[in-house]
Amino acid sequence: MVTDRPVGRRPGDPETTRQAILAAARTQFGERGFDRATIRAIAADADVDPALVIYHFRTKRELFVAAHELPVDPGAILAAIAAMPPATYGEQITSMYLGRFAAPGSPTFSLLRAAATNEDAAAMVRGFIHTTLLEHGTPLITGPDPQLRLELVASHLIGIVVAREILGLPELRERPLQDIVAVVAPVIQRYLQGD
Amino acid sequence: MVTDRPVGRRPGDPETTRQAILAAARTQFGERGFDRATIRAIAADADVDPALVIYHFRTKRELFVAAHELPVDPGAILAAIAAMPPATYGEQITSMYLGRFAAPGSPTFSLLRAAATNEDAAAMVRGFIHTTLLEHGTPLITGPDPQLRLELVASHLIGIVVAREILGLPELRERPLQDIVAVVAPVIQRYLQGD
DNA sequence: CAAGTATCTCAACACCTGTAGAGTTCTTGT
DNA sequence: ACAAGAACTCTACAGGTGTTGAGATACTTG
Repeated sequence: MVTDRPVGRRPGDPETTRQAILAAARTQFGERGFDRATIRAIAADADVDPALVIYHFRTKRELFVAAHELPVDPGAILAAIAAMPPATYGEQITSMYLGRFAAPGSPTFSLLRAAATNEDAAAMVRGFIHTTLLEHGTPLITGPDPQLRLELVASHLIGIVVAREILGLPELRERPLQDIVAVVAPVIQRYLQGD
Repeated sequence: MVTDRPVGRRPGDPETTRQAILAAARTQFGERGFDRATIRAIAADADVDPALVIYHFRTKRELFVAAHELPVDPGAILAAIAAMPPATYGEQITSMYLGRFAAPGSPTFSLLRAAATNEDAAAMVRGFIHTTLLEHGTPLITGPDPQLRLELVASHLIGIVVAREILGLPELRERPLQDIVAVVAPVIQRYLQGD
C-alpha cells in the first residue's frame, strides 16, 4: 500500500485530524460493528496512519468509547417532552427516539449494533437508556409498574430500529418514519398511561 | 496445546461427532456472535480438531448456516394458534415467541445476535420471521395495514429480547417471563385487531 | 479378507489484527 | 532564534484467524 503521505507533524490544527478520526470511527463502527471495524480501515477513512489512531486514543476500545460520547443533555430532552400535553407524550417519545436511533450514521445506532457482541457497548446503551428514559421518565408515566413499562417502551423502539435497519423487514424498511410513528405512538402512549 | 487425541478415524458413529460440532457451534455463535466465535473454540468444545470442522462443513459460514437450520414447521405453530379463540392470539404469540427467542442457548437467539453484524444471519432471521409470522399470520389479523402491524409485532418481541438478554435492562432482566407476557400481550393483541 | 473410502489429527500456510518504537516534521514558549 | 515537545509516518512484531494437504485409522463393500 503506497501512502505518499508526508511524514511528520502536519501544519494546521491537530484537532481537525482528531475529529476526522472520530468521524471515521463512527462510520466504521456503525457499519460493521466493533469487531469488523478495523483500525486500519478507520485510519484509511481519515487519511491517517493507523499508528496515529493509537497515538490519540491508546486502544481500540478507548477509541470506541470516545467516538460514542453523546453530546446530548439527557434532562433537557425529557423536560421538553414534559412541557407538552400528556396526551402527546407517546408521539413525542416515539418520533424523537426513532429519529435519533434509526439514523444508521448516528452514534446511537452504531452503539446499538456494537452492543450485540460487545459488553462495553451494551453497557453504554444501557446507560443511555437509563439516563434519558428510565431515570427521568417516571414523571411521564402513570399506573402500576412504571419502571417495567418504561423499559417496554424502550424495548419496542429498539425493536423497531433493529427490525428496520438491521433485519430489514420489508414494510418497516419502506415506509417513511412518519407512517410508523403514527401507528406506534398510540401503543407507546398506552404503555405510559397504563390501561 | 497438547491434545493427546488418537489420530485417525474414531470408532463409532460419525454422526455423533457431527452433532457435537453443531451443538458446540450453536453455543459459541450464541454466546459470542459470528465473528468472535472461532472455529478453534468450537472444535475445542466438541473435542475435535479444527480441521475436522472444515472437513465437515467446508467453511465457517456454511457451518453457521448448518447450525441454525430450524427444526420447526412454520405452518404448524400458527395453525395451533389459529385454533384458539382470537381474543387470546396476543398472549399466545407473545409467550410463544418470547419463550423461543429469549432462551440464550437457542438457535434463534444465536441468530439474532449474529444478525447485528452479519448479513447472512440477518437474512436468516428475516426468513424465519417471514415464514412463521408474516406469511401465515394474516389470518390472525384484522384491520388496515396488516403487514405493517405484523412487523410491528415482531419488532416489539425482538426488542424485548434485545433489551432483556443483550442490553440487560434491569427490570426486564429480573422479572420472570410470565410477568412480561402479562403486560405485553394486550399490546400485541391490539396490534392484531387494529384500534 | 483385501481394497477402497470416509473420518479424523497434525503441521503449516498465508493473512490480518492491534499495537509499540524509532525517526521526522511542525508548533509553541522563551 | 532556538530548544522542547507535540503530532505525525514508517516499519515491524507477536498473536490469532480460516483453511489446506498429507498422513493415520476405522468402517464398508466386494
